[in-house]
Amino acid sequence: MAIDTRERILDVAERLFGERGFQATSLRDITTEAGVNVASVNYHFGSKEALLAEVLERRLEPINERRLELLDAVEARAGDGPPALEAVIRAFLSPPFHRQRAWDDDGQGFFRLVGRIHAETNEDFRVTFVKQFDEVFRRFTAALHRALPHLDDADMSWRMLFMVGSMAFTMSWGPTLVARGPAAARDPEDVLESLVLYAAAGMAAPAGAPAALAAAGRQ
Amino acid sequence: MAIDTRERILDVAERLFGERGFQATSLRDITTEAGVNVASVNYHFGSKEALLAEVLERRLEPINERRLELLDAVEARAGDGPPALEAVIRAFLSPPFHRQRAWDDDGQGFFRLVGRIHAETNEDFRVTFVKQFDEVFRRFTAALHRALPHLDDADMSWRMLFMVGSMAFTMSWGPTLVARGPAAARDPEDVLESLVLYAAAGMAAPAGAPAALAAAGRQ
DNA sequence: GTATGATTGAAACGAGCGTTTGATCGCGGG
DNA sequence: CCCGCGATCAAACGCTCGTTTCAATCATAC
Repeated sequence: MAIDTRERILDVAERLFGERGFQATSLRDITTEAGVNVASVNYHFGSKEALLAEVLERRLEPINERRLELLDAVEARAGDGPPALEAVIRAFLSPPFHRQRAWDDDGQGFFRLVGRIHAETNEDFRVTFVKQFDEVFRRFTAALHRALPHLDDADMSWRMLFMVGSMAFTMSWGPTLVARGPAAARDPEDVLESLVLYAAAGMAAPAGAPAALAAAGRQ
Repeated sequence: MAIDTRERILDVAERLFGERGFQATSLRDITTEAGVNVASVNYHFGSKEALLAEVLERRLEPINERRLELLDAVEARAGDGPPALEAVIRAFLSPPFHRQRAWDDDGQGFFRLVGRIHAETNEDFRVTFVKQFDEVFRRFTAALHRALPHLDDADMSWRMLFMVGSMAFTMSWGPTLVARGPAAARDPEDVLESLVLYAAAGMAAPAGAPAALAAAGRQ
């Protein structure tokens, strides 16, 4: 009957976690829809949390690998000079979008889950989650520092947070926005391009001297 | 003993929903910490969901009112001409930050909750939630259209999503980021300024011609 | 002082949760 | 042929959840 129980559970869990969130999805929801016994989750994964971790890892690992590959290429092309800002940002943002041909693809579950996961979990899980991005963040922070030498560490940290926020939010709300407003209908690929342009412009904005520049910055 | 049971419940609920999320916080957590009976939530609010709605409304209503006030002022200042982009964006972004003097203030609970709520709830609740922003979105979309005539409807929708994403993410992760990285320590007011600069630059970025620019940029 | 209506309290309800158990199944190797 | 073992199954466990019940208490107006 079940070709591969593990895989079926992972697929359904990914979709339901993405649609309803982690806490709101019960193991019985998952196993019923996957046509497997409820005990098989604990048999194959150990716990519901471990299942979530594996759902995420299965997708995030290749995505983060790809990010580093693309960044390698961008840096190689730049040689000793600073890397091209837009190219660095595209290397970071494109991998999660790339496997998403249309907004209602199979991947949608994961797409929304990644958006959710940034905001949903508790402080403990955040630590675990952030660890998966350790190297990615270090590498991209360094590359962006070279591309944007006028930003100090604090500026860079916050702007990267802004960028990741835009990305996560787009992944989480994109399908909703597309389903609702006809004017907003766009290929994920086009939205990615909008996002890259937006983020590159935001990143390149002049550094804000806390109070003064607020008034003077953009006349 | 309890000066005002309703208020105590709202305060504690706001903080715990913000810290742990809605689903992960039980009514017993809230009522125990507030020193009130567990039945009083259903007596005063009707249900857990209605409690969440009131927690949100209590803060969002003045925030959205303030946004519209500030936008009124910006538009009055602009007369018949296009409003100043940065001023419009500041009108939108500053109210939630304004009541947050420090990252560990009392308001922190709400601050994080607002960040969470964007990503956490199910599709049904999203509809309810979005309704609270109806007028705000309409007004700001129109103002931004006047400030940025080169963007079409779809561009504008997506870029507003990007902006809200940065804001929500900053509210959700800001306290975590500040608590962890010493380099990132900044007053909320300064972070708001960074965010305004970032968003204004992103919004003002040239409109992306969908396919051509993608190919050219990605090479 | 007592009646009245709003509020609080202790306790229980039924449902659903993640997890565990122990029997059973299917099947390749001795 | 059957043994051994990983996989699956129905069932149950203990617990927590949001909600309800109903009696006790309180404040206030008569």
